[in-house]
Amino acid sequence: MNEVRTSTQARGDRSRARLLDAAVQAFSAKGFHGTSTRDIATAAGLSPAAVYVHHRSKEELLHAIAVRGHEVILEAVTDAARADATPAERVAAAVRTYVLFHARSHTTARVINYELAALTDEHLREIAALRRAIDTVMREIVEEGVRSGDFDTPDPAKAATALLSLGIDLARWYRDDGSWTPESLADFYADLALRVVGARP
Amino acid sequence: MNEVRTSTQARGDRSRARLLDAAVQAFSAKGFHGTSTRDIATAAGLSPAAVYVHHRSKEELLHAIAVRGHEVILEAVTDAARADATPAERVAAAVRTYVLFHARSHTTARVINYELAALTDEHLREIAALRRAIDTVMREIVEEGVRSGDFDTPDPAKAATALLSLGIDLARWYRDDGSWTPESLADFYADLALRVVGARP
DNA sequence: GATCCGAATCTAAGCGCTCACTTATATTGT
DNA sequence: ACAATATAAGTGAGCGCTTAGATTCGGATC
Repeated sequence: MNEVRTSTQARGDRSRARLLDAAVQAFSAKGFHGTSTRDIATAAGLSPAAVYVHHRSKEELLHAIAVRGHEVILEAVTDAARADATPAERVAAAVRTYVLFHARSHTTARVINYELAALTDEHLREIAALRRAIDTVMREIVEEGVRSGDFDTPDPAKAATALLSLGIDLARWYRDDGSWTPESLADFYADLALRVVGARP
Repeated sequence: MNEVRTSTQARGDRSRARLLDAAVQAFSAKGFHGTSTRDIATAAGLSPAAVYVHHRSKEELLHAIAVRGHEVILEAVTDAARADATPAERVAAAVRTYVLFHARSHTTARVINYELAALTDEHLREIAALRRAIDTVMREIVEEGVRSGDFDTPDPAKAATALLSLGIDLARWYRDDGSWTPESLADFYADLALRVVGARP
């Protein structure tokens, strides 16, 4: 275990990060199969072979992006849904956080929601587990609100799916040059979430 | 103009249709760039060259699929939203129809919502116009409901976007082997649409 | 009713090109 | 000396698409 980072190694770290960034941009714009490893290397300012100094394969780049992205979302939503608040506050906070991520990081979000079919079976199972954990957080907030009488919906599981669905689809249609800001969308969707779950006024 | 269809020509029609069907399945499962023209031909039971007897290019297959799909949706939603009903009935009918299409035809829906980046600029503009028409139908129902006092939402345009968003994202997560039927989802989402637009009880 | 023609369908073979990835080597900083 | 970073120059495989020709079939001609 060598914990010392030399300047040469630091350069390697930066290259590795630039390759990941370039892969996110390219996968988002052209899709995994529409992107060549040369595209990624060129965008990162490196030769085609440099990709394989830092990453085992093109698929491993996608896997690294997907793991990181889902972990960030799971942590953010879990934090937002902390239990020391009313069900209405919890569902509004979780949706607000989820929407903010998908609008602000729509490039990453596009990749981690729409390119998963290119993962190996094993990597896909790993990501599916993370996604199930995110689903569970949202569903349990809604179910608890229904149990406590704060919410009124005929199908908590479908309601939770709809809330996540709205956030994910943001990544498809959101544009930085549009007139809707991430914050204005977060406000609107947080209010909308309370309507969806039938929060008592 | 020869209107007579010989049996030879009828065979050609069937081959053309089988190629389109095979392209929908393959594009949906592996994406446009992840699908080879050989994949499509083989699935249609033809040689690789047969693709080019019936279609100019792989991109033209995608274009044909996208035009047909969007026209079907636009017509279905327009019909469902006929003006001789209350705003609540109209929005519920439009959402019901939209949801039914995206659940029942989720394979086609996946292609026409997630593979559009592979279209040429000209074809993309054509599809964008069809999509804008669909958006307009939904937005005008919501806006009219707000004007008449039947609906209460702080932002009709965002509400309409959210309703379409829910339907589109169905194509991403819906599975035929799941326990939710297209009809049960249409029921749930139609009710949910009334909550989203703040329909008065 | 046999024969040929023209039009359409379909394929075998293969073209030039790009793909993901490898290898052998050079460069760099400690 | 050494270990890490980076590249030049490939590799075989697969890509979209073309070409030249075989096959099929209905209708016109004798």
